[in-house]
Amino acid sequence: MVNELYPYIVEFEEEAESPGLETHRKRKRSGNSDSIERDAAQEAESSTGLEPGSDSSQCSVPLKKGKDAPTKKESLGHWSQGLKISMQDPKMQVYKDEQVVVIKDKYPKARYHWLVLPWASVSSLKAVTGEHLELLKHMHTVGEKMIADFAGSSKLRFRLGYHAIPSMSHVHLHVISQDFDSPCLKNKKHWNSFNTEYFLESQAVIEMVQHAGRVSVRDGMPELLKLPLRCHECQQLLPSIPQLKEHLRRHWPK
DNA sequence: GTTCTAGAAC
DNA sequence: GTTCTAGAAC
Repeated sequence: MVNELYPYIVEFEEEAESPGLETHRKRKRSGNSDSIERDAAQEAESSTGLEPGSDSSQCSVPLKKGKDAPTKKESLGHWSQGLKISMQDPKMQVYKDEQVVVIKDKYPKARYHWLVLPWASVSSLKAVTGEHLELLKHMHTVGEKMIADFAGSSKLRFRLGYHAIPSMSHVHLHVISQDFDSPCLKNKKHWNSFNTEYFLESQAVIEMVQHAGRVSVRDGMPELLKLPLRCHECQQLLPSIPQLKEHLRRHWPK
């Protein structure tokens, strides 16, 4: 029944339907039934709350086999558009007001990890102008309210900020606790995106917009993601992600 | 963004 | 032999 909602996925995967003599491992790469179920379940998770009729291209395309059947997932189904879908899903919304909505990050990189998104369509920091100043301030204020309301009694430190080069469309403010205690934190890119200058402090972004009317991002951001792993609390270098995660435990509040 | 895995690192 | 990372694929 889940698959009925996602004709694209079925269409897209069906050509690879014969695992046959080859190993499942090999076939999975090109999409066997295992990955159909996984993808469909994952996609469904973030879009089952869409209001009926709110997006016919996503929900109501009949499953048709033929020349005009899509052979690939289309733009709305692309992973980079996931926030737009999630933010509309009432089950994902932790807070909302007239200007913004807050959702939990689907793959949290710490014990607390929210995303604050404006209802207004602002594609990225590149599109931000002086007209967005009050919106950015409000996003920050709401982020602080999330901390106060849901982690006020914890001893955790928080940071609020933006990724210099986000993967997902639509401006989103990260509100993340500094334990980085999460199974979803898995690699160097994850770490460095929150613990180098790749992470742009919300306050600094606000001040940039105040003084320059836009957000300027320095060159060399992709390289920051490849820097050696360094503890954000004591600056110690760690040789691997597992060792970093073990090290971080010593900084957790008691 | 995530998953998956070849092959590097240990 | 096992762990871990990096890059392709999605």
